[in-house]
Amino acid sequence: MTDTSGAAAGRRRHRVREEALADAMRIARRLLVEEGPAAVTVRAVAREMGLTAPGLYRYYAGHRELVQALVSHLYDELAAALAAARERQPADRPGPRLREVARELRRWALAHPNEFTLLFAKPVADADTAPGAAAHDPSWRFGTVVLGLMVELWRRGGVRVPADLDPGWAAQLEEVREHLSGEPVPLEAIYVFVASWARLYGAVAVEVFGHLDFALTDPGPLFEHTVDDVLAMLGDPAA
Amino acid sequence: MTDTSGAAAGRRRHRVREEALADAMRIARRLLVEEGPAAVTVRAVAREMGLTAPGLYRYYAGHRELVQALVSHLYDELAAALAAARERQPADRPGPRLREVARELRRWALAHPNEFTLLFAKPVADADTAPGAAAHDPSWRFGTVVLGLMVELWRRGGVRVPADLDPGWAAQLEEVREHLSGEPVPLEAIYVFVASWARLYGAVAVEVFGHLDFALTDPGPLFEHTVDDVLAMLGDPAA
DNA sequence: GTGAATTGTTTACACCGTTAACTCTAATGA
DNA sequence: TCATTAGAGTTAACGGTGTAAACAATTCAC
Repeated sequence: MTDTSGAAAGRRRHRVREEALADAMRIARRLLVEEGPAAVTVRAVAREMGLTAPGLYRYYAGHRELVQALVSHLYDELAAALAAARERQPADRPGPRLREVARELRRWALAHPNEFTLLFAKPVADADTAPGAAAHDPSWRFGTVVLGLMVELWRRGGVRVPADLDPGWAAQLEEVREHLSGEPVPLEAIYVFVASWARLYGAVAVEVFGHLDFALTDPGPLFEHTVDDVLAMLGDPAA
Repeated sequence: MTDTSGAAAGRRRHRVREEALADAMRIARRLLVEEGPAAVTVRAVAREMGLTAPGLYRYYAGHRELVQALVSHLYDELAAALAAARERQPADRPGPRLREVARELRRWALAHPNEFTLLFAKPVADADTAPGAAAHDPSWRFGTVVLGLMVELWRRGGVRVPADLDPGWAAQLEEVREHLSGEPVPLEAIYVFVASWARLYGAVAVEVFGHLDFALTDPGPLFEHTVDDVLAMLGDPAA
C-alpha cells in the first residue's frame, strides 16, 4: 500500500533484526548484572526474548558469540563513559582530563563489578589479541581514550622519558605508535604510556576484585595517590 | 588380626578419607590446567575418581565447595612457592628477598594462568572476606609472606611514611597490625605496605590477563621497574 | 553380634549448549 | 502475479551439568 519498494522492505527487515540484537544485549546485560556471569545463557536470553533456545541461533552462532558480543557492547559503553568524563574538563588541560577519566574508570568498575570482571578477567587471551592486531579488538576502543590524553600530555612536554629503553621493545611500540593518528611520539614516551596504563588498570582491578578488603574499607584515597603518581610520571603541568 | 583397636581403625578410615580428598584435588587441578575452569566439574572429578557424581558429595557438599577447596589448595601452593623463593636469598637482606618473592609471584602466575585467574578474579568477594576476618581466609596465607618481608624492611628503617594518612583508615590498619605478630609497626608504614602490595599484585594481574599484549611481547623489564619502585618506596637499603 | 556411621549406588529432575528437521511468513524476481 | 527463496521460528532430540532422594553395603564401635 504505502510502500512496496523492495529496498524499503529490506531496510525494515534489517531494522527489525537490529532491534532484536539490541534486545538480546539488553537482556544479557541484565542477567549478567543481576545473576552473575553464569546466568547469561543462551536459553535464558532466548526465553526472555520470547523465543526458544534454537531460535536465538538466528542471531548468534552460539554461546561464545553471544557473550563475545556482550563484551564488545560493554567495551563500547565503558569507552563512552570515559569519553564523557573526559569532556567534563577543559580541552586545554589534559592533566585534569586524565584524572577525571581515571576516576571514571574506577567508578565504572566498582559500580559494575560483573561487567568489569567479564572485560578484565577473560581467562585466556582470545588468541586474536596477539600483539599487532591491536586496533581491531574491542578493548582498543576504551584504551584509546586514555592513550589519547597521554599523547596530549606528551605534546605539552614534561613526560619523563627513561634513558634505558629495552631494545627488544622498539618493534612493538612502533606498532602502537602507528595507531596514534600519526603522532611522532618517541618510543620512550610510549613506554611511559604503557607503564602508566598498566598501573591505573592494575590499581582498579586489585580493588574491584576485593584484594584490598583485608585492610581497607575505602581504597579511594589510595587510588587518588596512584593517579597523582601517574600524572607526575606523565609530567602533568597542573599536578 | 594384627590390630583390631578401634582407635587405629579410626585413624585408618581417616587416612583413607584424606587420600580421597587429596585425590580429588589432584584431579581438579589437572582439569583446571588442561581444560580450563569450566572443566573442573563435580561429575568429571567423580568420574576420574572412579565413582558416580553423587558419591563425591560425601567429600564435598557441592560444586561450590569443591572449587573453594581447590582455591584454598592453590593458595597454599602459591604461599609455599613464595616462601621457597624467599629462602633463596639471605635472611639478613629483606630487599633482595622481597624482589625474589615478587619475581616468583609473577613467574607462578604466568606459568599457571588458569590457577591465577581462579585466585585473583573471583567475581565477587566471598562475603566472608569482609575487612576484619582477614587472618582466616586462604589468601592471607600467601599475602603474609610478602607482608612479613615488608615488616622486616620497616624494622631496618627507611620506609618512607606519608605525612597525610587518611584518618578513616586507622581502625582497619590497626586490625592488620594485630596479625603482624605483635610488631609495633606504625599505621603509616602499614599503609605503605598495602600500597606496595596492591601495586605488585596489580602489575602481575594486568600482565597475566593479557592487557599489555597490545604493546609488549615481554613485559618483564616493566615488572622489574615496578619492583624497583616498590623497593624504593619501602626504603630497601640495597636498592 | 548388633546398631550405627560411612560410603556408595541408582534413579530422577531441571537446566545447559547444540544439532537436525520441519513450518510459516515475507521478500524477491521472472 | 505467482512461483521461488531466504529468514525466522518451531519441535524433538542428544549429551552434558548440578543436585536431591531413596536405597544398599560395608565397616566401625560397643
